[in-house]
Formats: sequence, C-alpha cells, structure tokens
Amino acid sequence: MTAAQQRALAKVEYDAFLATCPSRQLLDRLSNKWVTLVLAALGDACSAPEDAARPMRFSELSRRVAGVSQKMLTQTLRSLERDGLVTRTVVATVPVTVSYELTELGLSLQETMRTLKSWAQDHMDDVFTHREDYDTRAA
Amino acid sequence: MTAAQQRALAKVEYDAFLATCPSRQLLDRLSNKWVTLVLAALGDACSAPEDAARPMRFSELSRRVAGVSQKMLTQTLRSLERDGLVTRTVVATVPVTVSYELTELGLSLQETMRTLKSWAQDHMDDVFTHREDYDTRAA
DNA sequence: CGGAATCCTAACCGATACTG
DNA sequence: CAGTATCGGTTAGGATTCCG
Repeated sequence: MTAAQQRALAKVEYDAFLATCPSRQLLDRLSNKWVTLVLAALGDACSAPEDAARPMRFSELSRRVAGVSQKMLTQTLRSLERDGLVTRTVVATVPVTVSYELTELGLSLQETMRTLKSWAQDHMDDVFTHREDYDTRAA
Repeated sequence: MTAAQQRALAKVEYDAFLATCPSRQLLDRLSNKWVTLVLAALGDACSAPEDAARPMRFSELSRRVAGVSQKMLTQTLRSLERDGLVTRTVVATVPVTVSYELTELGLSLQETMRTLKSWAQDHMDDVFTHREDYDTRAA
C-alpha cells in the first residue's frame, strides 16, 4: 500500500490553523506573491474565455509577471509543477521551447488567486485612504 | 486637495502584474501566511452565521492561529489595522483588554482568504500524490 | 531560450527580556 | 494581558555567470 492510499483511508481532517498540519505548509507556499501572480497569469493569458488558460512560455510569463527574476520564476514554476498545479512541456526545437499550463487542479485555485489580485487592485485606493488616516493619527 | 482626492480624480488603473504598481505591494502584503490565517480566523470565529465575524482578543487569536509568535501576530495585526482591514479596540480594564474585529473592507477580503485556506486543506491529498509522483519520476 | 549554480545581502522571524 | 525592544540565526531572493 502506498502512502497516498494510506492517507486516503485515513480520511484525515486537515486544519491549517494547526501549526503542525500539512495543509499549513501548503498554505505557506501558496501565500506567496509569485505563486499568486504566476497562477493569475496562467489563468488569464487571453481575454477570450474559451482559451483563457492557454499554455505560456517561460519568457512570456517572465514578461507578464513584471519584475520577477529568472531564479524566482523557475523556483515558483518548479514547486507548482511538483504540487501538480501546472504542467511543464518541453519541445526540442533550437533553441528549446518550454511551455507551462495550468492543470485541472491549478485551474481550481487560479480563480481564487485572480480574485485576490483583483481585490488588491480594486481596493488600493481604499487602503491608501486608511493608511493616510492611520499615519496622521499616529503623528 | 488631499492625495486621496487626487487619486480619486486620477481614476488610476491598477495592475498588479506591473512591478511598480502600488497594488503589487499590497498583493505582496496580503500574500502572507499570517495575514491569510488571521483574516480567516477573524472571519470564522463562530460557527453561527449571524456573528461569524465577532471580535477576538489578542490571546484568543494567538491560540486560534497556532504557532504564531507574539511578534508576528502584533506585526500582522498592525499592518491590517493600518490598511483598514481590522479595527483595534482597547478597553482599560486591569489587565487591559484588546479586541480585533474585521472592518467592512476586511470582511470583503476574508471570504477569499477562507477560500484559500480551505483549498489548501481540501487538496492536500491531491498535492501529496502529485509530489510523490514527481519525486519518484525525478529519482 | 530556458534554465542551473554560485555568491551575497536584506529581510524575515523566532527567542528572550522588559513594561504598563 | 497585550504588548515593545533588541539580538541573532535563517532564509528569501537579486545579481551574475555559465550551459545545452
């Protein structure tokens, strides 16, 4: 019996509020700006709904998620791949072509990530106002 | 004219994909495990829907978000307060009583954070399976 | 093009001690 | 109880260089 099968039988109740819960580590990895942005980017590569989650190349992602270093993009994509959220496809052209695409699992999370990104954009002004108020009050 | 008024007139289009966009910094702060857990905790303090977002005391939060240090909890709560996501109320008892509660702004984000936390819990087993597969393949 | 490997600094963050 | 302040280790993550 594999470890996965043992877990399936165990029917563990995960609770990220508990420090030692495995889902806490997962939440940890997901609560990361690059993870959020990469998943959001892979989710809305196109405006057309039918191919909203088309595969993107490394350089394309790099441009879309402005400011991300090569190292962080690679690292982020590797962890997403390992966790089964994205697939990595290599085409042996010269030079090599690598494309990343959301899996079904990744798709189910990407909606939340896009919501989070949108929230930040939509409420930036509100937050600015509150900060000014807070800083004024403190001074 | 205040800076806030100027921004309101400017009707800026924020885009967190841009490195210099203010919303990127905000997304950065929000993409943090303690922020996620604290907002989630403040959001489902009770199981009853009518007071699902009741105020919580510092020590209560500290217990709920297991493993958080005083320092990080304080720091997280301060930033959330400054950004207008939570309110901090001090009652001058002996010893002092401090309670935190989500604002309307915080409430609007808390749903997303709870979704994220739930996702991590619900898909932990999927992720485990993928990791094993990935690690086996690599070995 | 899409990385891997190295170095190095800035920040995060936990532990501890002290306070009103 | 609910913090503040300080120290110090760990790590995140940028810059650079090299490679198939």
